[in-house]
Amino acid sequence: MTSEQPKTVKRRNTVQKKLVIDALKRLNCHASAGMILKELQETHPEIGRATVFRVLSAMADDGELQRLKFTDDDDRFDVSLHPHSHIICRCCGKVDDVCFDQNPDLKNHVSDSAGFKVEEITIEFKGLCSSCREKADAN
Amino acid sequence: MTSEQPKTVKRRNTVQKKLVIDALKRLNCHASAGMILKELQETHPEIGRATVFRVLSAMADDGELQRLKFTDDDDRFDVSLHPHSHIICRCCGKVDDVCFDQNPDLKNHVSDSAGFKVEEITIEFKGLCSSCREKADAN
DNA sequence: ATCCTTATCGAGACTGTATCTCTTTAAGTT
DNA sequence: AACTTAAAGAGATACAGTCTCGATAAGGAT
Repeated sequence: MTSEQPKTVKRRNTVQKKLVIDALKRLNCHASAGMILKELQETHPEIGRATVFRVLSAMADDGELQRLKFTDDDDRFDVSLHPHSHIICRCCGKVDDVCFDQNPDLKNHVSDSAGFKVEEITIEFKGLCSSCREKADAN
Repeated sequence: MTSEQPKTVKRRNTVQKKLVIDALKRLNCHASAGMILKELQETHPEIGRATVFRVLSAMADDGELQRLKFTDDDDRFDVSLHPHSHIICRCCGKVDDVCFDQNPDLKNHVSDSAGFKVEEITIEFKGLCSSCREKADAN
């Protein structure tokens, strides 16, 4: 939630930045900053908490990563820039891509009582992932 | 995000509970716990922060209030129990009801790559309220 | 290769929302 | 009025995320 401006300063390719991106890809996928921090601290305990958050935020601001927001969970990051919806497991928090027939002109089907100008529509899916479903069925 | 069970203990009608609900209605509407706390502290500085959060959460758990979640803002509370979508102003945070033609069987139009069981679909609208729009146009 | 500028780092303080603990208070029944 | 216990109030705690600031290093210039 910082500036929306495209890079005005030139970014440097630091060791830490590479570590963060590699971890994000390795965790496959949609990891949160906290998940990446935890993962990295096992192999690189010297990496700083602020660094992980900073790298991810900067890259999202620069349009090199997609920041995913959820109502009940931390922000996640996606190496895919293609806009698509996501589903999150209410049990383990795993996030997966979702394809569905989006109503193409949803904005035009919206009306409210106070004259809002609709700018953004976000659809959040919540459910149970296959492995959590199996665990639930086993009980 | 506590228990989902319907009241197992009998609730008491306390002075504080009434104050919180009155404030929620007076603020008309969709206030957050923080907004209600701030409002109440002006007239009843003795009210505790935990009390406001507790009353709202308990009533939401009991199904007497609706808890609204947003990706970028605090939880809001709605005295209306009828399920409906909401739009939030990206500028001032005002929340308003929204009516739109919801795809009735959206769940059946969803597919994902990892076998999630879809349980819940939330649509969040974001935009600019009429008063913030006027302010923006004035500049 | 060395120097220089400055973006980035690491450590830890700080925010803000929300929850929890523990003691005290008071709602509602007997 | 007495009693039981839900709920209140104060303050500690949790936790994601941000900010500050001195130290470090990326990468272009010499």
